[in-house]
Amino acid sequence: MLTLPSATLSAATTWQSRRPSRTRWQNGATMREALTAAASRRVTRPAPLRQAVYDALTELIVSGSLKPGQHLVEAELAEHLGVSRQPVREALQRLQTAGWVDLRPAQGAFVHSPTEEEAAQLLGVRAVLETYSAQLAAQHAKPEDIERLWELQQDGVDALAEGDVERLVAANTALHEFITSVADNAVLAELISQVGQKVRWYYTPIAKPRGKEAWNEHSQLIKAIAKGDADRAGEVMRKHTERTTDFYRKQISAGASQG
Amino acid sequence: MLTLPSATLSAATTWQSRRPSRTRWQNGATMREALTAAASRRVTRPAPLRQAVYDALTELIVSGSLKPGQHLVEAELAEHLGVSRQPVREALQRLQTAGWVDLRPAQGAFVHSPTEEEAAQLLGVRAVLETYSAQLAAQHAKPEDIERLWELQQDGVDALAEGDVERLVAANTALHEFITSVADNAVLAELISQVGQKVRWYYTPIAKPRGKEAWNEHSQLIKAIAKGDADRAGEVMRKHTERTTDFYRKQISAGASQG
DNA sequence: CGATCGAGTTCTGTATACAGAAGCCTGTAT
DNA sequence: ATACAGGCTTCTGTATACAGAACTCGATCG
Repeated sequence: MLTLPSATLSAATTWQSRRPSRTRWQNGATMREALTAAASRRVTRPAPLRQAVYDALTELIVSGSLKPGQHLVEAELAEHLGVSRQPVREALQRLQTAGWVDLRPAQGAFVHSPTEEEAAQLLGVRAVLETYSAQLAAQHAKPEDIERLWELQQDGVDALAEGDVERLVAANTALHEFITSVADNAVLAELISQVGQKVRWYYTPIAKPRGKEAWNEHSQLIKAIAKGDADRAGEVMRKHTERTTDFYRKQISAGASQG
Repeated sequence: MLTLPSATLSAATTWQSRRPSRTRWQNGATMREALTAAASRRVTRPAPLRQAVYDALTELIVSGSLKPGQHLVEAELAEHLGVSRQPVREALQRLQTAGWVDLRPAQGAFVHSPTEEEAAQLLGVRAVLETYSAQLAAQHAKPEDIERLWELQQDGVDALAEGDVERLVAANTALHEFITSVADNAVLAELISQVGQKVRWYYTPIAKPRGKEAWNEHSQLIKAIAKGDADRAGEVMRKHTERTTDFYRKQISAGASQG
């Protein structure tokens, strides 16, 4: 049985009351208030299985345990994960909408096989989304945001110096994600997250991360954001993502066999 | 019982064999080839209920029959649609990922209530996506595409002259969608579709469509695309969507009561 | 020897059943 | 009269059962 990452329930699992409830706290604020406030943070969440299954399958796909084109048999997944077919099916529905699997009627789920064309399109879309993200970030950034950006930048530079590839990739992701969070646009953040995860899925196995040059570009980007120069921030980010795109494409055309 | 738009199965329902099948058509191309090719387009598709339910619920939400914040009781929906709870649940999963409903654990599905902030963010994201779409369209457009664009433009101008609001909105959508199809980026098209549908859902009930000015801008846009001038096409589209954004915002701040 | 047909198997699609949680209502005490 | 407590009802979450479609494999016929 595989372990379900039930801890990964994510913040999306809001847990609030259906209605304001009859008992009105507005006027008659009695005792038990502090107690209720303390206990309101339930320790044991019901943890919907479908969410855990969704996370588990996404992880299995991204990590490559489930290969593109592979047929996902519901009963098999259910047994491996120790649940019934029902939560598995619900997770598969979401995976389809998110683009991780293809659901063929009466045949079941298959891990999505991205074509090179689709991968190229993903990079293009990511570029415009990231550009917009940088522009918004430049408009909304506060001093403490800039501070944090430089910290993340330093993390990346350190990882680069130490040759720690895994940490380097993590630092890069963290920096871009923080810029997106500074941009303060939830719709944009959601799309970037979707697209970015797919890009990493497709390119991480066949391309190594960029090096010093990329982090110099990050540095310029942060400076532009710090100045509140949205145009320049967007332009720097646009070139940055374009260079990353070229970098990936070159490695692909050069042949993926350079482990 | 509500009618299920089962005809709306969409092209996404690919229907091909799980594996290349043992019978290899590569070498031994025998008879029955033409026959098979003709019969391959099955007339009677199984029509997965979940898809029909998904389409039906989306329609109900977009049309306003199901109001934002409304609690969707599975058993109720199932009975109305004449199916069991299972397909309903699967459809709800997809609706959640697409952002149409919020799923609260142990409480069920609620029609998503977009905030004004979210609506504004949608407009911003749509602007950058449409801009990119216009740029790509300018790069990829063929002569026959330009021809078709002018036809669609004429449709809109005619509808405007006749004061046919419904046809005007349809023409506008058709023009933008065709530009996206010319852009030839499936990933982009998918995102624009998602965002666009949400924008229409939010703004159509409270804002009237733009008039002559918008179609003049369309005309400029088509000219730029015809010349293959990606920069100008993008710039025109960017201003076009920004003006639409302003147009919507003004009507909202002016108060929605201007039937 | 190869293609076709048909029975058996596997898997999906859908329906139904059951357990547990959340909300609602009534009764009771202060 | 108000607040709390308990039982009752409703709904979700999950599991199981069953029908039908698709695939597999072997037998038969050309």
